[in-house]
Amino acid sequence: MKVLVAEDDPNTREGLRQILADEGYDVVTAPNGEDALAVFQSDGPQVVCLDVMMPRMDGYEVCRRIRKTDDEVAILFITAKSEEIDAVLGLELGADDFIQKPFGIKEVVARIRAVTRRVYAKRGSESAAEFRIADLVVKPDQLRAFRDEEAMELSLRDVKILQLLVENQGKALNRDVFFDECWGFDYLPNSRTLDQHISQLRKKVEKDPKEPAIIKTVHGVGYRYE
Amino acid sequence: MKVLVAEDDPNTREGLRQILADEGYDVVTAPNGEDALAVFQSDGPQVVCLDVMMPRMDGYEVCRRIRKTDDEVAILFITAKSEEIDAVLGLELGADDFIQKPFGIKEVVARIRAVTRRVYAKRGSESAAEFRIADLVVKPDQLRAFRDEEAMELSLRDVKILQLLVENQGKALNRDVFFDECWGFDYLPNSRTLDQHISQLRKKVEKDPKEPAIIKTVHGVGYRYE
DNA sequence: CATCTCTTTTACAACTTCCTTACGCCCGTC
DNA sequence: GACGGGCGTAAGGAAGTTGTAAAAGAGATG
Repeated sequence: MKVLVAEDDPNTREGLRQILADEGYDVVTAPNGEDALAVFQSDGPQVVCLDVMMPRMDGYEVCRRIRKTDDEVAILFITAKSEEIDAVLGLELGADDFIQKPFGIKEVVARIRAVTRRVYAKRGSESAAEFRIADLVVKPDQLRAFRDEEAMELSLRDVKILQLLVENQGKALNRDVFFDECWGFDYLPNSRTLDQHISQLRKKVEKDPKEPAIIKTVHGVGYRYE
Repeated sequence: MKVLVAEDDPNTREGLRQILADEGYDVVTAPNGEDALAVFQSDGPQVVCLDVMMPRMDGYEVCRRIRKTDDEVAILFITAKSEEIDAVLGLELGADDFIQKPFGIKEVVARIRAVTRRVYAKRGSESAAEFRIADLVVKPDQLRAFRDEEAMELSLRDVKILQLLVENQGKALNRDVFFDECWGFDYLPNSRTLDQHISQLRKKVEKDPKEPAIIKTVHGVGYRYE
């Protein structure tokens, strides 16, 4: 996901870049309105953060021009506290939200996420909505899997485990890979935790948990699908 | 289509009446804020044009009060040039557009047309006169739901929650989505507020609130319908 | 101003989930 | 087939999540 940050103050600009990059966004920046418009056209970001007050072209004008040709991109205004009213004006131009200075990291991240979620939900709600594993259809956004008409409830972790298995169909995956991909780098559960989850998951999705057809054990290594 | 014009200056008021009547609208007027509110309640117009500065109650306040009970009606502000900022402030109250004095006939007509089209398209599509969820029929404009002959009273928030659930049937919705869609992106209630609403709502609509059939909990995520 | 309704916050009980521990069985090797 | 480490899984406990009553707040109404 690419984000354009248009902001003339270098501190704010680089601060935002840092925050967003840490969150995993591609970040491009511009120090004034004209550049912002040029970068927008060349880089095609999905989200644009516009400072209201910028040299050469203010945020409103940038917003207006972007909206001339693009109804889809998410636009957020960045505004100083005393400029609240300006920010609201911005909203009437087709902006999606605004961020008030001084802002906290959590707030920025939350708002960008909210906006991207909204934009994402509006359009590509079908992308990666489900995947298949063996005779199951897994729907991550429902936290459920289906075999014919039968539905089974899955936890977030269950879904991640299944996803990892399909993505590596045929490969034997060791415990470290599961922890990295399904838990997180910084978490180190006891080694038996994964086994426990697999056991529970098999109860949910295997016809016969004693003779697993989907999640196979690879002795001395870990688990495998197919 | 009925339009309410609330404007204290008789020239402006009658000018607008003339323009709009010529366009085929039913026009009702009010010379001050209090009257505007009364006429709104008695006549139920689909569009309201509010002067910002009015005796007895300013346009902002009228707007705020209308929006308390009506999410659907289109509200436009009428504003003198120097009052631009005020008009914008009005927009945050849930207004749809504003008309700047002095205005031309073409502009007024265009804006009212635009607003009615927008409101009709946007709100008309997502808030049909009624919708079904499980064995209930919900009638948003009555703030009620029906199971067979039995009616239950709902609040505006209740309706929005139910609506969001039906629109995303099957999906596990997290709290952020509820707040975004049922409250507003700029509102951040305590995290337990939603749970409380769900609890109350279940009491109203579930046959057995202890074993909810409509609003299911998805632990660690949020709620789901179906 | 008193009262009502709707909403939000608070507080605590009840419930889930996840993780760990523990024990018995299984697999591969000798 | 006996041994040792690996695996399956039941059970218990800690941490976090949810349900809900009750209090507090905010507006609307008379």
